[in-house]
Amino acid sequence: MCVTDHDLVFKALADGTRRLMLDALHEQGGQSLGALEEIVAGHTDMSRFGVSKHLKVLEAADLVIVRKQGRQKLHYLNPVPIRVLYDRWIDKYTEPQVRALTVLKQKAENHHE
Amino acid sequence: MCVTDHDLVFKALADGTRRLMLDALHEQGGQSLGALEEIVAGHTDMSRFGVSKHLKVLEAADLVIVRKQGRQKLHYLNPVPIRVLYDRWIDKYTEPQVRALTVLKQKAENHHE
DNA sequence: TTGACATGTGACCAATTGGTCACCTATTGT
DNA sequence: ACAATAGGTGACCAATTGGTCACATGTCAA
Repeated sequence: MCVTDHDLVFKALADGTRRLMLDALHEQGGQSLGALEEIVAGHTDMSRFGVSKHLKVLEAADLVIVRKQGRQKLHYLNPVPIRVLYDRWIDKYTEPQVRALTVLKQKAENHHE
Repeated sequence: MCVTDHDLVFKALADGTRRLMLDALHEQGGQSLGALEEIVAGHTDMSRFGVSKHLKVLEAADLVIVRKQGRQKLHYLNPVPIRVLYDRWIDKYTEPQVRALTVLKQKAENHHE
C-alpha cells in the first residue's frame, strides 16, 4: 500500500502473458489455475508452472486476489491498484495537456524570453 | 503505431529510472542528455551510457521524441502513447468503478440512505 | 485408507536486461 | 585546423527474469 508498490504493479503489467490473464479474469472472475492454464495455452504454450509463477507476480502486485475453495484456488481481478496507478501517475500525463499549454502561455506573457 | 506497441510502452514504464526521466521531461521539456544525466545522478548513480540506453528504450516506445539542435539532442515527453494505453487498456479496468461510484452517488442523492 | 486431482516449492537452465567501458562521430568556438 | 564538447556504438559482464522439472502438500471421493 506504499508508494513503491507502483513499481510492482508496473512490472507486473509489463508482460503480455500476465495482461492476458488479467483480461481473462476481467471477463470472468473466480477462475482456477487449471482454467487459466488452458486459456493461456490457447495463445502461447506454457506449462502449468509458468502460469503459476505469473500468477504469483500478479498476487504480489495485489492485482489478483485469491480465495481458496477446497483443493482449488480461485482467482479474482482486483482493479484497485490499476485505479491507483492511474490516479497517481498516468492521470498526470494524460490530463494536464491543456493546463501545460496555459502555463506556457502565461510564461510567455510574463517574461518574453 | 500498431497494437503490439502496448508492450513496448508497458515495458518502458516498468522501470523506475525511466519513469523518473519521464517526470523530469514532464516538468521541463527539451532537456539534453547531459541535463537528464545530472537529474538521474541525483537519485541513483548511473553513467551517461546508462541514461542514454534508457532514453533509447523510451524513444522506441515513442514516449520521448527528439529534436537535434547542433551537437545537442533535446528530449521532449510525448504523452500520446500513455493516453492510448489508458484509452485502450487501463480504462477497461478503471472505468466500471467510476460508473459504480456514480451510481452510488445517484442513489445517495435520490433516496438518502 | 487409498488413489486421483489441484496446486505449491526449490533447484536449475536459458534468455533477457541493466550497466559499464573503450572507442568513434559530429559540432562548436577560437 | 585544432581542441573541447555532446553524443553514439558494439562488445562485454553481472543480475534478473522466464520457464521447466522432480518432488511435496493438501483435498476430495470411494
